[in-house]
Amino acid sequence: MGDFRYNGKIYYNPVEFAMDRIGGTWKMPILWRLKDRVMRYSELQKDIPHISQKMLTTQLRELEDDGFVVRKVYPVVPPKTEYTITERGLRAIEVVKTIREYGLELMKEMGVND
Amino acid sequence: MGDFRYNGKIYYNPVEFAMDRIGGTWKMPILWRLKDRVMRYSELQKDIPHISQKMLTTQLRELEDDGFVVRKVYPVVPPKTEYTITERGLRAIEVVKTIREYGLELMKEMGVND
DNA sequence: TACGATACAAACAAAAAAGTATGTATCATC
DNA sequence: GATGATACATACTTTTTTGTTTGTATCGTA
Repeated sequence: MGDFRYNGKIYYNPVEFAMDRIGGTWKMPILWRLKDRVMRYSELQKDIPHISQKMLTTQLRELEDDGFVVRKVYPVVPPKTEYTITERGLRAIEVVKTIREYGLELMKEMGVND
Repeated sequence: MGDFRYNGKIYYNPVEFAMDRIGGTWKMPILWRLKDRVMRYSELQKDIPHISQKMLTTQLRELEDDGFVVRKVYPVVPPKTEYTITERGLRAIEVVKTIREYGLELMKEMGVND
């Protein structure tokens, strides 16, 4: 598996590529919220502790560009936008689940208490 | 699942915790190499393209501190050090495999060719 | 006596990711 | 005419992560 590029950036392996799509501090928390229902921007904001509006917006944009969510804007005032997870997003959720369960397991093993 | 802390850092969820242990650019590539054999520092360096000696050293130290690898120093000159993956490290490999396969799948889907 | 081999440490710099603060648009209501 | 609601954009700053460069120790060999 040699290096390859996508959108100008060089990747060294498929793990890096995957994590560039769904990694970072906020993408998985966002996808997680959308996995079982459509949500508005403001709902996501209320539901995800600590996220700033800028992070929410930029991460949603990237998720949209990569086909993990779909954005639907209603031309009303005040604005209304809905975000829906796609098939691709649901596939990503499987991976998130794996990592999440592993995290819980590790935390237990390492004596981390929440 | 509320916030929690480990080593002074605050985490928002178990995924973040897991990725702080085995994420980043180099930890998975290192673990991957060690999954089926013991390796010396210099072997790892030769085997992992693009990694700098500083990154190799710091990441190995963190993996050691978190119990994913064991370091064995031979008191000879020139120095010789061997790194061995632990049970915990092997468990992490399962997760790496999942992410890796997902990455390959995504790349195919998104038309990325290596 | 200088040089090579190995496995680092430490100081510093650059790049990437995340966070903060302020501003915009539209229409309804007070 | 000012205010509030919603979903952003943009500029800027801070923090985190990654990379570069230089140096150290020891012993055998040229």
